[in-house]
Amino acid sequence: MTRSSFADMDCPIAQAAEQLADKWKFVIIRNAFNGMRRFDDFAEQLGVASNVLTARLSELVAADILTRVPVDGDGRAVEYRLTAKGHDLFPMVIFLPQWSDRWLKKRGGPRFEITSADTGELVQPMQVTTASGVVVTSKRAQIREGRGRSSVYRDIKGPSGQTAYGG
Amino acid sequence: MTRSSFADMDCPIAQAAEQLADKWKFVIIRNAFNGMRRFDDFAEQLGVASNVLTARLSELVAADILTRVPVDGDGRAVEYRLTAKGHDLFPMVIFLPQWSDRWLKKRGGPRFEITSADTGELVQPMQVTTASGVVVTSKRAQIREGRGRSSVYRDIKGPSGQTAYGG
DNA sequence: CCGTATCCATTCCGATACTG
DNA sequence: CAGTATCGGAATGGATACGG
Repeated sequence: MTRSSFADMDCPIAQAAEQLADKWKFVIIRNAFNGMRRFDDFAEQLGVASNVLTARLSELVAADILTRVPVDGDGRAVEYRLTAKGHDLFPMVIFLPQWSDRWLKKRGGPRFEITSADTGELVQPMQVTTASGVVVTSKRAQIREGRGRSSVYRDIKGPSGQTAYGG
Repeated sequence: MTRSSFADMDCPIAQAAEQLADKWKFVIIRNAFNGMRRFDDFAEQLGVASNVLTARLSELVAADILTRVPVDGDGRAVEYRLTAKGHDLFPMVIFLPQWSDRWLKKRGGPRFEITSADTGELVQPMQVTTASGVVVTSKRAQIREGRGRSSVYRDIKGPSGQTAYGG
């Protein structure tokens, strides 16, 4: 049977998808990380229709990724700021450009670099590691559910139909 | 002016959004990492209509995230496998459940853990670090474009309208 | 097993106009 | 400045039936 909503999918990726999987949200969040806060700035720089922007901002506020705060001294002005939950998307905001740069770039070298404002050091390409610094690849990762059932990411040699966490 | 396509947005996140920002793609990719390869398995386990699944798989193949390989010995059977580009999404597949678990879970403790199949160690929460291991936060990251212009992620105290890379 | 074809309802999106 | 109201066309989604 086919489903219309992800609400009954007990899967953390499906839940995240519900809140994030939209073209406009990606770039709104990106600009929010860049310090953008105002409706008109988003509208102009993204090139999005005002009604669509209203809808997306509302959804992000409803998801508690952005928060809507009136600006002191101007009864009309409003700012959209990242919440703690929104700020916690930072690794993804770093990862996506890295992935794009590796796989989508048309020509030339890397177009940008990201550094620590404190030390000036380059940030590392995002990778999955353990506490001891071992890099875990997608073929050698193992996921264990709360219930104790366990399975391994095994795209290359695993059986089809294998699932790690329910969905 | 409003835009209809992201094609002219010279922004790596916008490019990634074009290829990834879709609900179904998130869960298809998740299941692909779990070793799922067959059309019917995706259709049944995700609960997606076959025409929609066809469309999404085709887009992922067109984006070179999945590859479509005929199965030996069965003229009809086909497998969808992650490409190298697809495998490179692994950090995101790890990050999203971590983020969901932190912010979206309804109750109880973490529902699952991810470990290295080699050492058994837990994987770390995804975070942005430098080579020397310094953790970079969203408020102390600095991005420099190829052209040399530079700006800082500064959600809390920055001016509105600030942009790091064009969009 | 892996899709296509078709249909229909719903949603979405951009454009435009207007407002406190 | 930050939206709301409305509209029409396009795209999407689900259901269903069918085919090699």
